[in-house]
Amino acid sequence: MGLTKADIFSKEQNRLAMLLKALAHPARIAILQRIMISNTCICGDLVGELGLAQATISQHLKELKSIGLIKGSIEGTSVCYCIDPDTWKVLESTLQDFLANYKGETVCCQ
Amino acid sequence: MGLTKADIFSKEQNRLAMLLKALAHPARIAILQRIMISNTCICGDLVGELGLAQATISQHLKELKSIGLIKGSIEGTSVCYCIDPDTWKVLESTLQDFLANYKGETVCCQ
DNA sequence: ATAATCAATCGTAATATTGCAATATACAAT
DNA sequence: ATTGTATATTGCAATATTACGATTGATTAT
Repeated sequence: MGLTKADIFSKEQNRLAMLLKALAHPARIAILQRIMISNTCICGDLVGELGLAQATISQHLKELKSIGLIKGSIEGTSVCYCIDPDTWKVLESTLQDFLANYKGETVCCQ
Repeated sequence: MGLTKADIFSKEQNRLAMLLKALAHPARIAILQRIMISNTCICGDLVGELGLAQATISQHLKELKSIGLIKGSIEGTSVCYCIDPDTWKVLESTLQDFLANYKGETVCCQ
């Protein structure tokens, strides 16, 4: 079908999956790294730096924005994007909780 | 196109994106949680617990297996899956490196 | 050997994603 | 008003994902 059966999973499982999906693309990884490192970001810079068309980058930015990972404000002619601290904290803690379930190597599957 | 331009990104960016993509589905989150908590896992159990068809779960397991997040060994009649410690460590450290780029709130986008 | 059980694979339908050209919108400078 | 400049949106083609019924191995029990 191609449509996830979201209703049979918990809210937390769906939320984490959606956040990870937003991260699960090299272009969006690169965009986020760029934003984090420069502590400020203008879309035009990315078009020059990544080898993607302006429309494509705008689309990736929109995706990151719609899940709440970044937020943007108009800065003169261009738009300034930066990490949304609140969602970022949720991401960090949800991921930490998820990873913490792993208790190290098991005896099975040796 | 629907095809990622993997060649214009770094190996690390592509690797992280692929790992996250493998995680970015509630069914696979649920499967991994189940494996981690029970410290052992048989596919049949999952078919009963999650509300998905056997073929679907088998497919998700294959995906997790192909990226190396889990590994399976035949255990009598059924197959026992567990976390692959090596890939899991890579995931944890890669994620940590990625998240560590965030230096906290910025002055822009107030 | 036959039947039963479990998991993998195949085939297919429905939907989602990725990427970009073309176009639209918004604002600044002339 | 017109021209740039910067970002967003639209529309589309190519490809990927999700889900499952049906079938196929592979192993165990009878």
